[in-house]
Amino acid sequence: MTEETMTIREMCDAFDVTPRTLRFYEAKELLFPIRDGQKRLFTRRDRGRLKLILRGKRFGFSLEEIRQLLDLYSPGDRQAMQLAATLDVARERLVDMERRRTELTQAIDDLKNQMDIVEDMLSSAGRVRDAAE
Amino acid sequence: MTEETMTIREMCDAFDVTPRTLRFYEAKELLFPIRDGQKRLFTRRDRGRLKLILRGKRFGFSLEEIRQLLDLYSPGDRQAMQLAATLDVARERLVDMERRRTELTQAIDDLKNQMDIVEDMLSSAGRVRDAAE
DNA sequence: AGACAAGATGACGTTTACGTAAAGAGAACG
DNA sequence: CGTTCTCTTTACGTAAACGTCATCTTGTCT
Repeated sequence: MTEETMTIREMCDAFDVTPRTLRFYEAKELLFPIRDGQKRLFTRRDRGRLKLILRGKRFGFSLEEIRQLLDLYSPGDRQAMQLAATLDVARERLVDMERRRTELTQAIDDLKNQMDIVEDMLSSAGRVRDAAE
Repeated sequence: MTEETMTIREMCDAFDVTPRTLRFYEAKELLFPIRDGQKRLFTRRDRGRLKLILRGKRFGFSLEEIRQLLDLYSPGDRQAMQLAATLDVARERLVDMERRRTELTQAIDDLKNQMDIVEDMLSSAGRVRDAAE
C-alpha cells in the first residue's frame, strides 16, 4: 500500500501552507493525522482532503462548508442515513457551484466588455495627444 | 435624467443588506452617496457599484480587490496613467477569474462523480437491506 | 553530556467585514 | 409640544482563519 506518510514540514512544503494552518485544520476536524509519539504524520487521505480544502477555499467556501463536503469524499464508515444527509448537502453545494459558474461567466464577459471600452478611451486619448504634438 | 436617488432603507430593501453595510462600504470608499442634510442619498451610480460589489463578494473577492475593479467601471475623471494601471489590475483579475472558472468546472465534475459513487453505495446497501427482509 | 533542530502546546494578537448598542439630530404626526 | 420614526455618528464587540510569540519535548549530532 502507499502508506507513505509525511511530516508536517513536508506537507507545508508540498502544499505551501504553514504548520499553524495544518494544526488549525486538525483542530477543526478537517484533517486527522496519525501520531508517532507526539509528532503528526499525514497520510494519503490527509493529502487528498487538504487538496480539496485548498480548492474549496479558492472558491470562497468557509471551512465549515468544506468540512461537510469532505464527508462526502470520505464516506468510510458512515451509516446510510448520514450518507443520505451528506448527499443532500452535496446537492445544495452543487447547485450553488453551478449558479456561481454561470454568474462568473457573466462577470467575465462584463469585465471584458468594460476593458474594451476603457482601452478605446485610452487609444482615442492617445490620438488626441499625438495630434497635439 | 434618471436622477432618481434612494434612501438608505430603500437601498437595504432593494439589495438585502443592512444600513451598517452601506455605511461601511462608504467608509471604505466603495460607494459615494450624496447628502441631503445629514441623510445619505444613493444615486444610480451607487446602485450599479453595489451590484458589482455584491457580485464580487460572491466570488470571494475582498472588498479591497473589488474597490480596485470598481475604478474600471467608473473611469470618470481618471488620467490616462491611472486608467492604464487600472487596466493592468483588471487583466490580472480576468486571468484569475478565468482560472477560477476552469477550476470550478473541474470541481463540479469531481463532485458529480463522487455523488454518483455515494448514490451507488446507497442503492446497493438498499438492495442488501431489502434482501434481508 | 551538551547543543541544536523540528515539532508540540498554549495563549494572545491581527485582519476582514460587518453586528450591535448608545446617544443625538430632524422631520412628522396627533 | 411631546412622541415617534428614521437616520446619523461613535464606539466597542464578534466570528473566521490564521499569525506570532513563549515555553517544552524529543530525536540527533558531535
